[in-house]
Amino acid sequence: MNAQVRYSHMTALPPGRLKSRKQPSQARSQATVEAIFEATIQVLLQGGARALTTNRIAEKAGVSIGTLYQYYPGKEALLYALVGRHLDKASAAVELACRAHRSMPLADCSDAFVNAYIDAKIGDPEASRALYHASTALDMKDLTDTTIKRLHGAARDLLASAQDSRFENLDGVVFSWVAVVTGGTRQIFEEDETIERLPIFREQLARMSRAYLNAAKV
Amino acid sequence: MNAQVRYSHMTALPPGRLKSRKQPSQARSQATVEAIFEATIQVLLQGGARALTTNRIAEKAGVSIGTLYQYYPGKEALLYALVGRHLDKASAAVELACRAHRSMPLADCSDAFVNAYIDAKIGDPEASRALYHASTALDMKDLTDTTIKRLHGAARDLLASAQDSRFENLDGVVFSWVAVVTGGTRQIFEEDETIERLPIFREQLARMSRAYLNAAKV
Amino acid sequence: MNAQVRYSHMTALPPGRLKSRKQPSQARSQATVEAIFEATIQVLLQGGARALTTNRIAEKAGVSIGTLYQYYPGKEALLYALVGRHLDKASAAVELACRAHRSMPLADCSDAFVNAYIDAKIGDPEASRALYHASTALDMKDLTDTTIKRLHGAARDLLASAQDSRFENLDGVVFSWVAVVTGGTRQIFEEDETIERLPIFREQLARMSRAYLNAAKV
Amino acid sequence: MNAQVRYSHMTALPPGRLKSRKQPSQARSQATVEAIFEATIQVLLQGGARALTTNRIAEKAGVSIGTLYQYYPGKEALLYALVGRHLDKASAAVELACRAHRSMPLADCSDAFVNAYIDAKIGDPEASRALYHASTALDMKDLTDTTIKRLHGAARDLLASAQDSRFENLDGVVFSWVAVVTGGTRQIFEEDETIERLPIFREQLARMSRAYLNAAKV
DNA sequence: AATGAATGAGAGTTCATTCAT
DNA sequence: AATGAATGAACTCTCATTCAT
Repeated sequence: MNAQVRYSHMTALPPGRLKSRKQPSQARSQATVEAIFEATIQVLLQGGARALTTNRIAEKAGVSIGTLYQYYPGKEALLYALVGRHLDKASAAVELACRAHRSMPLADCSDAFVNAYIDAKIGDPEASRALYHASTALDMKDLTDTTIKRLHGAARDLLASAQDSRFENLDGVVFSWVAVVTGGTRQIFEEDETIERLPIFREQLARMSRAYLNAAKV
Repeated sequence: MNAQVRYSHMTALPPGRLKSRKQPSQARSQATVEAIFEATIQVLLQGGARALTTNRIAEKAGVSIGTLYQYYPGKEALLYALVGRHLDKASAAVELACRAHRSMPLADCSDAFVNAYIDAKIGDPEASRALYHASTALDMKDLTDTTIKRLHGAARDLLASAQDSRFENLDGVVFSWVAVVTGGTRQIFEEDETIERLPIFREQLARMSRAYLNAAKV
Repeated sequence: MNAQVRYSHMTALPPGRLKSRKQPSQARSQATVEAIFEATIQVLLQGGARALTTNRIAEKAGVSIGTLYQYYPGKEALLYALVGRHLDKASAAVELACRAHRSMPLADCSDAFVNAYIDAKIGDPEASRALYHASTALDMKDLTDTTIKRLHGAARDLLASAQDSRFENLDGVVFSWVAVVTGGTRQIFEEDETIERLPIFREQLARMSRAYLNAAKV
Repeated sequence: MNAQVRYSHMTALPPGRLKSRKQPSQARSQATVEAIFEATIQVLLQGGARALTTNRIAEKAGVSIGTLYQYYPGKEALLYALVGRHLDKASAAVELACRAHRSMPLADCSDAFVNAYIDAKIGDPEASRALYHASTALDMKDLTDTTIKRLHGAARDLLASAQDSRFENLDGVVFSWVAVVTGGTRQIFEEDETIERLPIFREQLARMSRAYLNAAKV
């Protein structure tokens, strides 16, 4: 993850009712928002989607419920912002890595993508777990769609630029590869012993990706 | 999927509060339960987890809310039974296919597993979509864990028996492969245009699996 | 208690909607009614007024809910009949004892009343406990009023006939005495260790009654 | 009743699920709680235990149902607090009177106890009637047990200190006397014409107690 | 006569959100 | 700007009762 990666990278526009109320420009505001985000993740991890109530979030964040509503017009907007930030960070990190590995050999491209994606999820593993579990609670189709599209774009550019490689059905390959990387990783995060098993999974996923892309190229 | 596949295969025992209240023995009862199941799926597809209320389910099923509660002690128990049945069917189908392809060449084993899993999901695609979306809403960890374990077992036996193949780290391979097959498929079912894209995904996933398993064997 | 004491002694008429549906004339019917009564008391003792549902009563009685409703038009009617029978038995027993002790010395009259009342409650202690606890659940004012009136009448006749005794304010004495005997006994039945403490209470209540009546006579 | 009598005297601790949610510190909150208490009593008096629903209480109190649940986690907890306060006031008043009459002649002790108890019930006669009727609806065994124990203690100390009096079986006497005073009074409050008949009952109960205690002492 | 699946009004309770302070 | 008491629509679930079989 990287300081240059900014929230403004996000291309999905919040659908009106989910827009945040004020940009937290001042330091105190930023701290408040951060506390609310952190509290949301904690509540999710401790009690699951069932326990995620605005009052509980506010209490855990140490602010009043009224203050929470000064920053977000509702629970959905808050979650939208939180998930959005999380997904944007991950997408941006993957995009960055992909740009950095352009024109390299296919195996390096493959590894770069896989590692960047998993690293992004590992960067804040608690948030990853919490938000995976909560994501169904809301209708965040546009957020996930945006993310998938950004990953598709990044993967596509990367594969198209890879040394000595051409793909007959590039779209199909990209689409399937991204599905498998994101879906497989999600599966790991939703199971127990995430941390213990991640190294093995990362290694195998990398091996699988290399083997697949190699087999898929013309 | 197969007529012989029976619900009784299921190994996860409902944890008390989630147990069904009466098994529908009479014809009318069976029809009622089936209507409730079908209604649940419809409500999920139309309104998502947010719209899934017991009253709506009962209304859509054409029964009274009281009737619903005669069969299930609560919403969770109903979903538990529904998801349980769905996952059990899928697990059983995969197990059956794996047993049928024992000792065959590795590529056939790979294809058998991938195809059986996707076929199981395609068998009732609406239910698959609906339940993927809803499964996070409840705590059905034990159901998904049981399913994953059954798939692990089936995949492990299959790979261990495959012709001319030995794997150094069989557990790691099985674990990663299953994660990627189930997670990738889930990703497809949660996106739009599921039906249109499935054929491509199936083909690529099969290719990926063959390539991976081939690369993973000693 | 006594075989001659018949239910028809009861003077309070069920207020229409609480009337029983059929007189259990046949032997089988009688057994059914008895089973329902017994089940009602058991359910009350085991789960309190909260657990007293018609379905539970029917189940415990070993009859279907439909059968229960063939005998009683509703839950209130059932309880009304049960409590009515219980109170009628007690009232009749007290009346009998009072008639048998007419014109005896005051101390004997006092003992007769106290002992008859407590004996009646002890005769079916489980029913007594259960029905004390449940009596508030329904509006059985007329039943308790009738009982109180019968007890008043019996006590009044008894005291008026007692040897060497005249009371200035007979009504006030009777009213207070009956309140104390019935209320005190109820208190004992609602506390724990009813059985252990009853002998002492009976003795003290008898002593109290004798002392009181002696002090109250002119 | 007495201003010094505080709720904190209460020794029975609410069993978790019955604990109040917040103590009303601000003036507005206090008024709200008082309105809820008053409404509860009114509803009980008008419709009996059957009509006692949380929504009706809230409506009558002029607050929303949500507000009620901010202060009490449920109907039972509300009643628990209300009955608890009522019983605590009565117990404390009796204890106070007993302490004030220590070492006095037995007749004065007797009168003090009887009058203190009845005065406590008369202090808020509507509440007394209402709560007598409702108390069986809930499981408030611990509250009534605590009250009985406090009354036992107070009566015991009083009798043990009375001039020129010793009791062979003090416990049995106290236990029976308290049962009769509380049970008899309850009976009066549950019958009609409570107010009209109370003076007579009070006089007769006082007479009965004096006669009894006199007869019981060695 | 007996059964028990079905009914649905109505109860308890939650929680996102508002707004007077 | 911040607070938190108050709100009430919406939800889950119960249980007395009916009626086709």
